[in-house]
Amino acid sequence: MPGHMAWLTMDKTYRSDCPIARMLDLVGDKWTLLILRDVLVFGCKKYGEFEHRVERIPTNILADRLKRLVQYGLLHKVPYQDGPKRYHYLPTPQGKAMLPVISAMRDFGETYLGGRVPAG
Amino acid sequence: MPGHMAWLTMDKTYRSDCPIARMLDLVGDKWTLLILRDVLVFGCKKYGEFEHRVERIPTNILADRLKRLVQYGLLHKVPYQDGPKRYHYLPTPQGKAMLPVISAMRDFGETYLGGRVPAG
DNA sequence: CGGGATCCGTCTTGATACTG
DNA sequence: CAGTATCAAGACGGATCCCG
Repeated sequence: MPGHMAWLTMDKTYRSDCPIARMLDLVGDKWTLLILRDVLVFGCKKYGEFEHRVERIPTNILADRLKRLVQYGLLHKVPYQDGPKRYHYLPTPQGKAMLPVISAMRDFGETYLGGRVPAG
Repeated sequence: MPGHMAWLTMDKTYRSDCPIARMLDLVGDKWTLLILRDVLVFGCKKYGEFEHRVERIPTNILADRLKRLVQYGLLHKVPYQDGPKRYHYLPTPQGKAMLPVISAMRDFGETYLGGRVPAG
């Protein structure tokens, strides 16, 4: 990827040049990484699949985060049916590149927070 | 650490059993992991050192997050001077265990967000 | 019914002023 | 230097409504 790797774009500007700060400008909230978990770990694709997971994300937040993740280039929104039109939310390569972050979080959480990954 | 590893405690309850969700209940905001970055990557110890970093965290948020990180058991607040009393914020073993999460974020950010870690 | 959009009250953030 | 206080602005959360 000499030089020509596509960078993800934000709607607003980043706080600083630090890659960690930029990460948090993208996914630094309570829900975004959970949606990515659902995509990458549990293979969720449809709106309703995200909506009905154990954490019960509010629908307005879900709609907003899906939109942002598509804007940022972490998810694709691909139609799979007409009338009524329905969409799958699928990870882009950049979205898949989030997996190590999620795995590191899972490792910490399992060791120190007494968590177990919920059944798919 | 067969079984008897101390779990971190929250002030409120967790959303679910998922270790990733629990992680985000602890550090799922724009600033908390940035403070941990300052501690673990740049060796910041004192209030003023956190305050004057490039991202310019608001002081009320800084005070709040330091308090929470101490409550959660990720940082220690150790006195290093009397009259006026001053404190160092130092990582606990659990705090140090966050490093893989931060490293994974840095890797992603450097690859996809055009970030470079700011000078210490 | 699935996939959202809209309202609205509440809680959190962020900027800055202030204090010991 | 290390925080608190204040307060406007924004994010969250939930309920409800809407549309195909």
